[in-house]
Amino acid sequence: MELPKVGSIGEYIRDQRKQAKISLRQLATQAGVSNPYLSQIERGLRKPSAEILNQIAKGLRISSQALYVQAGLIEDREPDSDVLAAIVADRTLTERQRQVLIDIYESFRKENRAEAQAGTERTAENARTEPAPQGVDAVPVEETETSSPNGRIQPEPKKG
Amino acid sequence: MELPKVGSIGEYIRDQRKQAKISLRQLATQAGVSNPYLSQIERGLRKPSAEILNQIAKGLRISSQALYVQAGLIEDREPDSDVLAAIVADRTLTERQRQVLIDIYESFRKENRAEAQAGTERTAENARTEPAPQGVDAVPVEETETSSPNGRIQPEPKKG
DNA sequence: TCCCTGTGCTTGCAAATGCAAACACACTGG
DNA sequence: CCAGTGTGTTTGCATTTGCAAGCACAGGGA
Repeated sequence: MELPKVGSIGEYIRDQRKQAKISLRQLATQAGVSNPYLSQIERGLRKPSAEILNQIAKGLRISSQALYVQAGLIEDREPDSDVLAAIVADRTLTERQRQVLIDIYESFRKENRAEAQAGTERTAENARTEPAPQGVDAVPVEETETSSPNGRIQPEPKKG
Repeated sequence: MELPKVGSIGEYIRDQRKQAKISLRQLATQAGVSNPYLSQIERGLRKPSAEILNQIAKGLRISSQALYVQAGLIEDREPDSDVLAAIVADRTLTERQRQVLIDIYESFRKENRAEAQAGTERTAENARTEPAPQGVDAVPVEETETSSPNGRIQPEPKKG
């Protein structure tokens, strides 16, 4: 019934493996999965779990996210973003802080996309050099040095 | 080393669900998974596939990547914060946007450092899993008028 | 020729996912 | 008191993952 996406992930893996010039068995060993299973995955006969996917990514020395995107498991809203990956991976942030950063970043992306749509020849490069169209101004930014946490951005209610 | 992660993802999901103030069944419906299965996932009795994880993330309105990280499926990336590097390198952001993100991120870092100093034995793990009294949806960056009823930051619905 | 090593593929089968149905418990009314 | 509704949990089962063992084919070397 549903196997359209599965095929693409397999092709992608086989592609990457060919590029790395390693055999199916070799990748299977490096990834810690069985050879026949990897074969089935590459041909789209099996839908690997995230764990297996992650191991394959490690074996291929490529980003796990790239595989997840290919598998259609992250296509969420953003195709891919190093900033998001870094934010998500940052263990020094609280969950709420993380979510705030993600929300803001995504809103920026969305806004830039909308900007690019509205303007005719407005590419991202062009927009980048522009000061700021509209909505960006609404965001809290003390253009003077580092804004103090006591200023406007107060993520933790911090009672007591 | 192979099982403690499974528990944490379940706790994380239950945590997020509680914060969203929705019932198990409700989340199960929104995520398109069965209630009993979600129950087992939250208690760490089952290890959900990436597909299910993705659906749960959608149901919770949180980033899929956040869940994958919790499930230990993405920490492949640099664990440390190259957030700043990623922000600086992101060519899709305007200078203003970039500065906003940097300011916010640094304020978070500073706040966390201060908190670690002031707090008792507050480890990073503790702070990370600490449930927010308000809930994630109530993003505390409200100085802009762009926060939607949803709680998500919606940048000015592009007007002509 | 036969044997050996390497490639990928097919075949059962244990173990796990994921769900429908039913259960236990608490709360609300009638 | 029992019926109805809400919560989360347990149980049994179809389906699937993922692997060990084996198959088919190709290329060397003796």
